[in-house]
Amino acid sequence: MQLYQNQQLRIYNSLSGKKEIFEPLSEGHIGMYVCGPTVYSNVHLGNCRTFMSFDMIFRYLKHLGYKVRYVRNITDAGHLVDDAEDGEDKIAKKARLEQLEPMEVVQRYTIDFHNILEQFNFLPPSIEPTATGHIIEQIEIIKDILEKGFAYEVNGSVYFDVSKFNDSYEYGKLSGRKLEDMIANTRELAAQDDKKSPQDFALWKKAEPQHIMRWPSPWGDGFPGWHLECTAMSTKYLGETFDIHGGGMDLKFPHHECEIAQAEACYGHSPVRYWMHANMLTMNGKKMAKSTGNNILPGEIFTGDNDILSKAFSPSVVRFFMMQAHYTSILDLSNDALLASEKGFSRLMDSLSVLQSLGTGNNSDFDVQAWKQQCYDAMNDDFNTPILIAHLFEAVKHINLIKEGKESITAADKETLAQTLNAFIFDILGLEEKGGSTEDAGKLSGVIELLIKMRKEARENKDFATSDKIRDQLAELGIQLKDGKEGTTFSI
RNA sequence: GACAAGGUGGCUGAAUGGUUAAGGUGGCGGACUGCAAAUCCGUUCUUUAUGAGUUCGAAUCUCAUCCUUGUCUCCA
Repeated sequence: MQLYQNQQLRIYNSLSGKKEIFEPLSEGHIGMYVCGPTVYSNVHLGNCRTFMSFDMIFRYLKHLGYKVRYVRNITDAGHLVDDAEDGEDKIAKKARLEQLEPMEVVQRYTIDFHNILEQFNFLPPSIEPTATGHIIEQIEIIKDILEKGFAYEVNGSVYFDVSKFNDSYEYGKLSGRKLEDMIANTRELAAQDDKKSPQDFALWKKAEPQHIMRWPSPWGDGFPGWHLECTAMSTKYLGETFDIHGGGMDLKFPHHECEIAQAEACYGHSPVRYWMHANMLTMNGKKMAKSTGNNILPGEIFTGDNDILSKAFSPSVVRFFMMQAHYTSILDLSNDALLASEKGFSRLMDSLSVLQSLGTGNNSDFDVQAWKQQCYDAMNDDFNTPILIAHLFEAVKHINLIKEGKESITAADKETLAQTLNAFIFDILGLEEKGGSTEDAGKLSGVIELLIKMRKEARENKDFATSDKIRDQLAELGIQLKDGKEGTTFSI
């Protein structure tokens, strides 16, 4: 018996605009595809939020007992810089600027991406395919679309015929656009384009002689269009129809719209059952994006090396901060917000160790079973992590009351409570306890313990000048002493 | 300009027709302390951008106004 048989999950489907009861195509199995990064620069924090949302979703689906195949691609072929005739590959451009081979750029930023995600404690996806590794599959899809009559070739490039497609299907249904409106709103441009209509998009683009990234094809040397790789890779690994397709809100149009069109043109039916879109992370009220320069790198948060933050924040604090907002809401990053999250996060973590040392009694003043189900209810309601976290703090409150002797808990309930908290905090939210203990840390803590002992002696002798000196100077070094009933502890 | 999503307390952020608007953080009071800090307990602040309407009842539905953000070109 798997958990999912008892828990009814509902997911907000961007396509229908409603929360729908989730039922996988194949009992017990889920196929999920998420649009990954374009690896032409360091991954920024906004990207991380989207991937983190889906990491949490992946974790919860697994927790429910589903077998999930999670595919997240790496876009290493680049997209066009612009739509003009001299359209150039983003990655190729970067390569020239830095005097690097294109694949050298790809390698560098793929490593950076993995490195950052690892610090954030992401689970690796089941498959992480690359666009350049699937050129053949993309060419096959283009051939198929051409055969079905939804694309045309011009001067070595192939374009998707949106108008033709719209005659039999509905282009724009995901983003709520109508083709007629789009055409009406199109500015009149000089006809320097091979495309029949501005709405058409490239499936294959001819490579000019100076273009470095190029592959042979039935239409000559070139490179695949912007939206094709996701269709090729999702279909290859998850099938013509699969359960969940996710990505950032900004990909809804045109990227996902085009994916739908490509798949429908090819296979005659909609490729995805549940479309999920994670919302943007803003900073100073503006969208974070590489292109506008309004962004912060994760590494800059971990080190505190930036202008907008007063200090460094650990990856788990940032993760906790993000989990406190629903994935479909815009979240605004600020120093105050991170400080508040850090405080709350450490209170949550502290309560876990308090729980371990708790004595048990004959009765419980806290209905652990009901509380546990409330946690599941929150997650079942479209992965509502902020509500889940509110419930976790409800438990924190009871743990502290029990510690104070104002409430009690049975041994069985204590066990359930501990297991449930661990499952939600570590397995599902993906948080980690801070601070690894290395050899040096061991030595340091030995030194601090010594100082604590000296301070204790000074205090017993009422030599407060000495005791305060130890306390205050350690504080200046960033080491805080905490006096409690059972002695003094410290945090760095 | 077209389309879309929003405007909730000092900050952050849930709740979309039904008793006291969740939680975190901050403020205040208390416990603890030699004093602080840390920790814990309690409590407080909003009437949900503005105005009008629908309803027995609205943050939640409708209309208008103001404002913000996003998409329409690559973007998580």
